[in-house]
Amino acid sequence: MDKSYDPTHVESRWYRYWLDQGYFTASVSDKGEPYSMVIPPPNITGSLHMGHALNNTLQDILIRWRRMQGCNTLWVPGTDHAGIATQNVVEKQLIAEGTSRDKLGRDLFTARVWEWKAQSGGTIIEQLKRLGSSCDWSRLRFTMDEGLSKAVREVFVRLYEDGLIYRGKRLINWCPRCLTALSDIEVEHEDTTGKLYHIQYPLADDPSTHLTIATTRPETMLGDTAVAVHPEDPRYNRFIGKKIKLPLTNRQIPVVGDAILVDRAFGTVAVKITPAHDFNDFEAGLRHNLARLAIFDQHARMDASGLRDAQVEETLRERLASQPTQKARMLVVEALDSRGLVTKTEDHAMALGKCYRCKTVVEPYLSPQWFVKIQPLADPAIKAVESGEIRLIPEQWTNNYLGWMRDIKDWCISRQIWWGHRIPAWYCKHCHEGAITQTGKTLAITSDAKPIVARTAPTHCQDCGQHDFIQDPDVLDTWFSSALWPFSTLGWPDQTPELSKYYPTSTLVTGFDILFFWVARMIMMGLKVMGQRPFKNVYIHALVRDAEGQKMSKSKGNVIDPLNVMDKYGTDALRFTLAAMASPGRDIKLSEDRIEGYRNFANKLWNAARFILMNLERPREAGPVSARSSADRWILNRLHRTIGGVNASLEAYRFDEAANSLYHFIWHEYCDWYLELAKPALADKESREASLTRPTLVETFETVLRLLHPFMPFITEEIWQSIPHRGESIMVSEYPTQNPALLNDAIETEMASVTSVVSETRNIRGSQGIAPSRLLKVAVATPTAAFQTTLKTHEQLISSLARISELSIGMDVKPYRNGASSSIVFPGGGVGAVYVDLTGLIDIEKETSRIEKRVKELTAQMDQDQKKLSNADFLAKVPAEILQKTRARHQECLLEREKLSGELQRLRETAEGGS
RNA sequence: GGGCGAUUAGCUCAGGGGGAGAGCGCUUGCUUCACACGCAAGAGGUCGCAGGUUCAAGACCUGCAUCGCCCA
Repeated sequence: MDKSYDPTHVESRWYRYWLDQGYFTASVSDKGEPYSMVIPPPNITGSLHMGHALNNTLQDILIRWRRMQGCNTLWVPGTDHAGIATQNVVEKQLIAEGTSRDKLGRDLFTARVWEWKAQSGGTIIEQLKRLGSSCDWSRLRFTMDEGLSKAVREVFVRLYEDGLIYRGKRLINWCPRCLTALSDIEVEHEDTTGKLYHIQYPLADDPSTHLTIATTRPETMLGDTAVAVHPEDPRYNRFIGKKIKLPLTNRQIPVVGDAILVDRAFGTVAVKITPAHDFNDFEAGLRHNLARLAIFDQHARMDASGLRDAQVEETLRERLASQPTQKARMLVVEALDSRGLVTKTEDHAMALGKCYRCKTVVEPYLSPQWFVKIQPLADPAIKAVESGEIRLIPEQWTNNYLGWMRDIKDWCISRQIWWGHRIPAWYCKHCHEGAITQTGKTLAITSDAKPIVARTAPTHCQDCGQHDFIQDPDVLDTWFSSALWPFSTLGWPDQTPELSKYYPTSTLVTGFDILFFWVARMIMMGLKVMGQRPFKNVYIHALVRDAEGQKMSKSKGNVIDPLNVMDKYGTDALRFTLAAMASPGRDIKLSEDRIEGYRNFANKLWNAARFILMNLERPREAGPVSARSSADRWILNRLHRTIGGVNASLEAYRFDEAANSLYHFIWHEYCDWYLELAKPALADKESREASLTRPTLVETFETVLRLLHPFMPFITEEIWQSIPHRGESIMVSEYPTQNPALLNDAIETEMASVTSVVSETRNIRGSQGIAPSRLLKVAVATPTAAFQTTLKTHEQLISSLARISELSIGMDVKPYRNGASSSIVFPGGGVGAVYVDLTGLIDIEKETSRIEKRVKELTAQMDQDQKKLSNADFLAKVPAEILQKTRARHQECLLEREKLSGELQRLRETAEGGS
């Protein structure tokens, strides 16, 4: 074995082996409790980032753990087609080639996207393999696979038939760059400073009287169809029912009273209403039965025919036509200003909605769209979480989820793009002659057209008997198909064996950023379509940020690329880092230092293996545990406490706890203490002690490798294969379970007395600056005969670990005249001391200050306890256990301080006498 | 504006009523026969602030401050 661990070749070799052996492949006929997960499908345009790395590491830990426990495990991988994102990527390519989506037309374009997918869509899958993910790759799914598309059509038709999907002309969020509708949650709100314009609207029958409105979007005033005032505002409610002469137009609009729209605390008293370009105004328009005048086109530019319909003054109309929003705003303000109608312009904090895919400012846009009527789906989804049928972990997300669900709005599911599941709705051309228009390659169908929704294209029109149909041009929101993922990937709508075996899935592991996009919708769809929750537990992890807490982004240049990290430090180090840092409810601030630390951990493990292998060349003689050495029984006890802890932590999704206890056990208990304790016995390879020690040495190590395997799959397999083991791969070996018979309090006490003698001796050595090569003469005073016996049993070990040449142990040993001393609190057994002979070496000043520091600590502790013990309330109310503990501690401190005071006195005498 | 979270060692974070913890960093000493990606020892903390509950508060309650996120 090399002196340090090099993951480079190890990882790919074992991964291939696991694949070849078929360990990842699930079978419905396998024994064991089913344990299933579906991967949150990364989109095909993506490449692996730290979020994926975290997400998949946690899933792989769970699935490897359950697999080793003997569960029938299935982890379904796959990708999603990411409609808008993918279309954008391919469109960019086309533009670079001098062509465009429109020039190609729909069929050629989608063919082109499939081609792109075949070439580049698999990148992220290969990268997930690099992470060690033990997905069942034979079941790789893609949201646009035939089977999944069938599921999408089936669900769409069912929901339509149940009256839960409808088509209508509504105000929706529109991205003028992607040229498609977005759902509410696909809009990101960004705080900015805009301008608030105060504009005077004159009354029609009394132009000298004005109502002043305030708006951040003055250009939309051309589409105003009313002005609202508060009906209870005594100064202005008298205008209700009067007309306004809308500036810059030839229209008159009414003044209405609206208590919802008008916030009396806010700036002005009157509010303009533009139902076609603002969500609140749209609602107000419904309340007051107002006309909707759309004055923008799909590119968010001023629309000539819209301006005409809005009766905008002709000269202005010509200048405005086809102008983008910003320019239009300037022109409108200019025109108003020239008429003295702008009374005030002030800075104003506001939130701007942007497209989550391309960051373009979205526009509320009036257009015919498809919607899911969400309330009937949300109600059971709320109940499922409230009742605990579905558990969100950490629990704090529950409120977030419920809050959103209770206030949910209908879901706009149609997208005006070409890449995605085309909506299974057709229109009879004969019946809808006027309703269907084709401009260039863009097909539009008015909202009053009657769709025929069906699983397959209709053959004849039920109304007119004709055969000529046109399919709805829209595709579905990608999240519509993702919402079906837990059952569509298992073969639904067919009743497959997989579906009955693995649905509902056991756990979903995902980031909080898609709680609403994905998790909430899967719950709704699972309950509706399957009649059963899609998963039992949802583990929600945080975001991975950079060391400064900034979100990683390419533009900031602070991205830590997991692939680079894996190259540099190894996959196991990355995985362990992510697991160790996955504390619930807190973002992960990832720094390379941390990863390096866990790379070192892997190396530590590697070198422990080297040491063990070096010591296995001779026979092993396994006796019953009771006949093993104290060190052996101690480490077995520690091992089984760790096993219990790791399993409990994993049950509770505390990956951080589990990782930390493994780290602590391996490094600070097994390596730091146990291997050192074992060395004397192993020193003589031919000795009986050596052959008796080897079984514990290697069995403990083999067990902890299995315990660690889900976290660090590669190095554990590599080492496991080279030490004595049973079975063909660690990943299909048995996960350790705690054996309570090996837990041993007495051995903990015993070893604690040994290690504290060693530590105190080392402490004195360190503070006196004595080289480790120099052996010491040491005496240990024990408080009881029992501890005297214990320590005498371990004389050899103590001498070896503390580098002592001469050790005496007894209840009445005395300090050395030119020596140092340290008190020792024996667990449950009183106070003793370690005396080190420092003749010719002692630095009295250092020794004095070391002891004085300890005396100070003791005094502080004693003061605290004394205060409690002299408090009548404390004595009366405190539990007996605590009282006893406090008294014991106080007594120990007292004894220890007495000893140290004597020691200080002695040091002073030595100093006087010696100088 | 509503909600959630954070505030503990220089940094990153655990802990959640009874003696302040870890990792990294720092200091000192070490070619101790697995490991310098190491070993040993050590320094370092009015647990954001102010009240309250309690025999006992870093932890529970109330308020405030600062930072972050989500929603309007």
